Amino acid sequence: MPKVETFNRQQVLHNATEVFHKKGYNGTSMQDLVDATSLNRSSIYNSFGSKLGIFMDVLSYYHATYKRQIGKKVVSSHNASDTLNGIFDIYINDILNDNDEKGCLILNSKSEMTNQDLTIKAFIEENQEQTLALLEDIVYNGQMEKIFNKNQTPAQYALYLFTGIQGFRMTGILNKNQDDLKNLAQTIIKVLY
Amino acid sequence: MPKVETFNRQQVLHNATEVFHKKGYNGTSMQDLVDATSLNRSSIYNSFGSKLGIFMDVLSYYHATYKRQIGKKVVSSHNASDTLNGIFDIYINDILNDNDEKGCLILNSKSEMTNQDLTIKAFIEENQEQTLALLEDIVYNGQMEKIFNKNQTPAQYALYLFTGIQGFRMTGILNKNQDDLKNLAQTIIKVLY
DNA sequence: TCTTTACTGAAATGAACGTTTCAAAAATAA
DNA sequence: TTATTTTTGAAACGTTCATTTCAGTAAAGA
Repeated sequence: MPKVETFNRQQVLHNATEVFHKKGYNGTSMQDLVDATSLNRSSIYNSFGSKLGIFMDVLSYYHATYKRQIGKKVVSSHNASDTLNGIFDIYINDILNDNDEKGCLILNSKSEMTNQDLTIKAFIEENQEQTLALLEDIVYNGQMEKIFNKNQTPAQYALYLFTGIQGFRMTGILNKNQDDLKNLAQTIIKVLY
Repeated sequence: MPKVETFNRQQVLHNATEVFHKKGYNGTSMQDLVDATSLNRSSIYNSFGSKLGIFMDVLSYYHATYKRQIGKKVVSSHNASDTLNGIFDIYINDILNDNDEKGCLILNSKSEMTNQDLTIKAFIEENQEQTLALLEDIVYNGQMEKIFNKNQTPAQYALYLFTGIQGFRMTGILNKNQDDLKNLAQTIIKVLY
């Protein structure tokens, strides 16, 4: 029987994510990935097929870590308002710990690659739809709980929150002031009350 | 006396802007620029020094066209609320006419290049400060006119609006529904009333 | 006309790009 | 131990990268 994959796939993806996140898709070379993963060039091609292949896996890996974090907040929070605040807390935390102004990998990929590669575009669209669905759900619950107003439909508020989060991430690239960010999050959420 | 520069610099910058906007900085090659500008490779180096050099000129060119548009709105509007709506109208118009999902060149550069090149980062920071100052001024006027509330300082609301605009631009990459966008703009502005 | 300077064109620079190849090493199950 | 299959390592693939070079052409003031 064959020799089995020896490297730690999660660890490799973690390291690859770091490079892509820091340098972007076009800015990252195969050599960068070889260096970051300590994997052989051939092993990368054997296991991921191509640069685009490993990048797609990296996007999924990155997305999954967020989905996990947000999922926890959703189940642990007492109401829709709590949930929203919890989600912004996650982003604030990430912004404050982003020491080299990388921003959000998915947003970066959206602006760099949406119009360059259909596979990446499809991922971004899918990610967007999932996020909007989640936000819509939260808003709907908040409106049922009479915590949020009904000036806009859940779908409309979801798009607003989605927009707010994207802007929040972009602002956070160059503004790491915690008070500013907390206040900003509150101002964004305020429309819903 | 010397022969003088013959090509139309504005036209060249316009064409170069289009390529950089479409492909990003790392995705654009010197050959792309030669093709787009119809300039000789040597002429580009003679006139702009380097790829980074022409890119910086492109950023300034792109920024200037926005500054001109926004300046017009500012002087032609009757009050702060009008001004804000006018600014969002500019972005809505650009989003609807962005047929190949390019997004905003400056935002794209922010996410792609802020952590890769100090010259570009400096430009982005300067641009950000100018925009915040403009927004702060508009908010201040709106508060003086009693159109906007004083729940937040002009600087705080400026950061909020700046964030909203960035999110707006990012959302507009994949969502070109005019009604959605108009409603979104109104929702963003609403906090100030 | 002559000198000065800049644009043009094409070729060449060396380095880096993503990807492929292949023989050797390693690991499992029979 | 042996057969099977994959991971390695290193070199090489052809292409493209940003940039330079340089001889030739063009334009304007002296």
